[in-house]
Formats: sequence, C-alpha cells, structure tokens
Amino acid sequence: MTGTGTGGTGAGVRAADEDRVFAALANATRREVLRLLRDEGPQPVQALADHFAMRRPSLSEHLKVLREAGLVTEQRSGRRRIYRLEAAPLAEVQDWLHPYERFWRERLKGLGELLDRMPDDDRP
Amino acid sequence: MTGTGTGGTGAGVRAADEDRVFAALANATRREVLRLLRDEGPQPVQALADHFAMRRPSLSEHLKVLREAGLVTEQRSGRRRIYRLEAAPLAEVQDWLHPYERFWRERLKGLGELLDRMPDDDRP
DNA sequence: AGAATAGGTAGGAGATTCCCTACGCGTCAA
DNA sequence: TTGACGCGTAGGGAATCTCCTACCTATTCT
Repeated sequence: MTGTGTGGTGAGVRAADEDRVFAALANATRREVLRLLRDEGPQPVQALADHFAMRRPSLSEHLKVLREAGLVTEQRSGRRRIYRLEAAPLAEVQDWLHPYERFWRERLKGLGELLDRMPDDDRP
Repeated sequence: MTGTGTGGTGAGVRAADEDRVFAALANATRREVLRLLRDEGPQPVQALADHFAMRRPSLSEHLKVLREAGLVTEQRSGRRRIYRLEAAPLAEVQDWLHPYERFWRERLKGLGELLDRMPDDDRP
C-alpha cells in the first residue's frame, strides 16, 4: 500500500520508509522478534513475550515500531492478536545493499587496492 | 580483524558487531556517507562534509560510528585523513537477510497464505 | 453478570542520539 | 617560527529510545 508509487511526494516517502525499516532493525529485541516469527510462524503477543526478559508492554511498543515499518502485521483472533512476519521491506534492504556487493567481493579476491581511485587532486 | 573467529567469547562478539553495524546503518547521514564513498571513492573529511548541512565535528562523530562498526577505515595523508569504504560488514547484513528471502519471494508469488503455519493450539 | 485473560496506551525515568560551540593537536606554508 | 588548515575531542542541550508501572478496553469463561 505504501508501495513504490503512492503518488505526489514520491521519493520522499520512500526515504522515510527506508529510514523506518533501518531504524526498526537497529534493535536486537526487534530483530529477535522477526527471527521468532520467521522460525516459529505467526504468534500472539504473549508467546513472543515469553522469549524476553522484558515486560509485555515494552514488547508491545517494539511490535508497534515493527508494524509502522511494515515488517509485521497483526491479525485479530478473538482477544488475541496474531503477529505475522512481513518480509517485503527486507527486500528493500537487500536492494539497498546490492550496489555495495561488488566492493566486498573485490576485497575477498584481494583486488581492492588496484581498483581504488585516488581523490585525484594531490598526493603527499 | 574483528572477524569471525577472534577466539574466546565467540558468538557474543559477533552479536555485538552485528549490533554496531545495524546501529550505524540506522542513520540517513551515515548511509549517505557510505554511498558517497562508494560512488566517488575514498575522500578526506572536508570533501564529505561539503555534502551535508551539518557542522564538520558532527560529521566527524558519524565517521567515528562508521569506523567502530568497521564500515570505513581512515588512512592518514599529511594533515588529512582519507576515508575509505569497507564493505565487509555489509556482507554480514546480507547473511542476516538471507533466511528471510524465501518469505518475500513467497509473497510475490502469492503463495504466502498456503505456507503459513497456524500456532497449532486453537483457532476461533 | 462478573472475573479472568490478552494486549494496547499513558506517563515518566534514565540512557542514548545527534546536533552544536569551543578548543587542542598535528601538518603545511610563509 | 608563526599562522592557517584539517580534523578530532570535550562538554552541553534538546530530542528520542527503551524500559518501567499503572491503567483501560475488548473478549472469553463460569
């Protein structure tokens, strides 16, 4: 929904989305939540909370950050809310990563030095 | 140097490294610095600072965060310090990303629903 | 209906982030 | 040697993060 062409602002929205995703991933608890949803499938909040040494309301706030980054969705089931992994924003992270790939591959082949460009104004 | 097998603690070190990398990427200025070093090659601090509406000491602190995450290295050249992209830690991000890949691919093929597992205790 | 369960929100404390203005240190030019 | 340049660090302030303890609503069970 907040996809590639929402219209109007265009790139500004994308940048904000990107920022939310990277910010969401900047916390170890939230990354662990994503791993749990990936490895154990969709779960209600309490089941997730069992894995952490943190009160449930704190986890609720982490889930909110993940929701606003589009990394999880909730589906209400009675009085519970089943959280599910939404991996699509992670594809954008991979896209962001891609232009760097050749740099670490060069390093691994030991060719890095040869291909580095000097700043071309002066050297000591 | 702070690579895969520093010895002793093992996974603890890795987790701390991972955290530093994700934290470093959580800021748009720092991601832009990485992009500049990637697209324009190694540069001194002032050349980088020209791209930002921020005082140079602030950028220096961003560079420190990137250095401590292993994402850049500095090479002294006279009174200047040439910063260079070190993409290796980004390979670890890609490794982290990899187990999620099948999830967004499933979604794209519209098969997501079929493969989702229920929490297997009860449904409404 | 009343009690228990599931989970979100409010408000606050302490830590961290991100920017700033000084200022210090090393290097190059005059 | 003196001054200008390049860059890092110190210290501080505002904003944000991350955790907490209440507290509220919605649903289910008895």
